[in-house]
Amino acid sequence: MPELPEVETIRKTLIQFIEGKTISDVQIHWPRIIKHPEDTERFKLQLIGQSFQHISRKGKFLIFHLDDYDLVSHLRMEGKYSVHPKEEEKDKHTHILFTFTDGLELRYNDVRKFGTMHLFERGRYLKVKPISQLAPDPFEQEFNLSYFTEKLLKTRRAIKNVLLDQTVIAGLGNIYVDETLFKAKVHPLKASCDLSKEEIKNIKKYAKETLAEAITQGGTTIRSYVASDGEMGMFQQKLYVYGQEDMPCVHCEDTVVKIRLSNRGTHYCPSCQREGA
DNA sequence: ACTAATGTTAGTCT
DNA sequence: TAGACTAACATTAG
Repeated sequence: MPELPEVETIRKTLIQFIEGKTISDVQIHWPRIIKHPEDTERFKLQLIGQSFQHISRKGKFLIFHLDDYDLVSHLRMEGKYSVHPKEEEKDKHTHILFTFTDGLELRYNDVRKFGTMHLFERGRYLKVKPISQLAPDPFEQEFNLSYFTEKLLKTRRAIKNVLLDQTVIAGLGNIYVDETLFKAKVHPLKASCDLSKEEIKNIKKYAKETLAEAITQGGTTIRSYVASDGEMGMFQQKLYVYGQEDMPCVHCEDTVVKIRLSNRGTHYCPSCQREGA
């Protein structure tokens, strides 16, 4: 379930394999993944002959920069990229294949087919959906305290839901939100508008810190995530609450609990993260 | 063999 | 308009 640190790890591994490579063919076995252009034949024709210049990331989106186009890719739950010789047998969940002139192939694999791809003429992706409404991530300059405070204070939704909202803060998913709130000692159900200045500061600080630490560990592997070179992440060993239900809290003698918040598994320590505190 | 749970986002409904 | 809910899917644990 790639969140920002996993996407960043994929970006770094993948660039080594595909930088400079030229696309000679594109195969599309599940067209619904391609959201733009509407005509998938056009998607294919636009890509043939293009070379990969570099890969960037915005929140959880990967952006492949080609000569004349940018390919915006979101992995959602289970999307994966890997590189293979084109004659190598492909697995049944490989849906999109980009063949290179040198005989290698970039493959997009997605068990649940939730991932998306948008191809736009160079530079346009910043001005249109899905990137246009994306908030800055905690590593970007615009993500400063006054911006964040204003966003958090203007809604009474539960803070956990607000932190999952990619138009407020980009990059956090279920795992890193639970970890961030634990470190900031804030209850996941607390109304966003009721947060103190101190709590907002802490959430901001720990969101960045948690993501940064996870990047150095190559991300978190819970069920299926691996980077594009097949390497697992290591951050799961540093999780304090996610997946730790019924385990002792690392800071006190209480037990980590798991509840359901808007249909998402939500983990916290009832003593360290007191409701209404 | 069935059911629930898994997590991300866009779109729909209230 | 804020905010809650659901569909898009496949797999696996219970």
